[in-house]
Amino acid sequence: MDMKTTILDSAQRLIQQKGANGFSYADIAKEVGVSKPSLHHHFATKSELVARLMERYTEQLIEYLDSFNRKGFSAKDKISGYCDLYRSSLEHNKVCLGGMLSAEALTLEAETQPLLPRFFEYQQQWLANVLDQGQATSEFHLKTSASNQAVIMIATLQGALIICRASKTKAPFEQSIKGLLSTIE
Amino acid sequence: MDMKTTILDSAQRLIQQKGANGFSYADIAKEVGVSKPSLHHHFATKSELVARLMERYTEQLIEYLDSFNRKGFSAKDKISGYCDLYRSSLEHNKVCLGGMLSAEALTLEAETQPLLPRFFEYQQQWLANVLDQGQATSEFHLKTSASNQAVIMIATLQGALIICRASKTKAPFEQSIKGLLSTIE
DNA sequence: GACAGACTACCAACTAGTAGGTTAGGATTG
DNA sequence: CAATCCTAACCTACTAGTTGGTAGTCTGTC
Repeated sequence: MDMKTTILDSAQRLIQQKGANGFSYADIAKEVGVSKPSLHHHFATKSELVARLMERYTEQLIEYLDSFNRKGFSAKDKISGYCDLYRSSLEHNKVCLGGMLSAEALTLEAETQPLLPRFFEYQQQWLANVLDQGQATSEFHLKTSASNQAVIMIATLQGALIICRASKTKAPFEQSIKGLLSTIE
Repeated sequence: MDMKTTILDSAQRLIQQKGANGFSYADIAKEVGVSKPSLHHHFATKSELVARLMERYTEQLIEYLDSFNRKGFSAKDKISGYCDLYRSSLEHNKVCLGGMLSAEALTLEAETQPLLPRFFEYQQQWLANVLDQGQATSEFHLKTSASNQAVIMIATLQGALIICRASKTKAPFEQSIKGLLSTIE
């Protein structure tokens, strides 16, 4: 695997676990086994690294969600797959990269902040479409607009990851999903 | 106002805006107008300051929520007052202190981490009681257990604050509340 | 005279980032 | 074919500034 990717992977793990202000170039250097200045060779500044990372993360999310559409999943299966995305973070003791960076947004450089809206807007749009699809097939019966329900789902999953971290159990996450599904079915 | 309280207030604002790893004793010193070593006189270490702050925050929350019970609020008014708590954070460009510290939990000292579960557990219990009360008076009609719905509400509000920070609008927050209320009515 | 609360001056460790040099491989030229 | 050049990728050594925290002192008040 090329070094740029290795560095991004390491930084991603560190941010999802400790936050953008909770790690240093020295941490990455130790983890990937190169010197600190070598990191600057690949990513001139820390904020550039974070920005490239957020871009990659968003691209990967879009690719993942779009693959559900291509595979012709049912609305329910799409929602289930969406929840799995968050569940796999939880399993590795991570929160969502987008969520973590948003929480720390007021300390991020000017180049990184503008990358955050797209991450959430894409999810909201995708979810709203899936919920509409589900209503059309009678898989879902919403009590509010698809758009509102989409925001609720994103917010709930983001919040659930954080609460799980506080409580050191995965219960809040699974309870949230169970409750969420029963309110839209 | 006494210095200890002034320091706590300053630290609270800084953490809710920038996170526990996003501010230093120097920042507080500048803000409250005393020297850095003077802060150590009041709170020996940074992690002690954070721990005392989290305790105060939890006590204030409990007092606030209990006051609704004493005032004999309807279930709907209690939920509305609960949402106001988060809304006032949002208005000052802050996220919840408990949420921020939980996101950063893996970097917190051992003395602070154990203070987090209580903060969320109390809210969940209080909300579950309110939701049960609301069902008894037919104010609410839940599609899942009161306990599950309580977790969803906490997670949604926490997540909504974070998403608002990313998107720089308050829309996700108000949409979440609107949707949330329509799913329990 | 004890003590809370403040100060100046300082420290070691860490922060992101720079300077400048070395190596290895692949392309370019005589 | 061989000498050369270029560039990516890495290194050691360093810098200026910041971090949390300490030592020791002064001052006002019970």
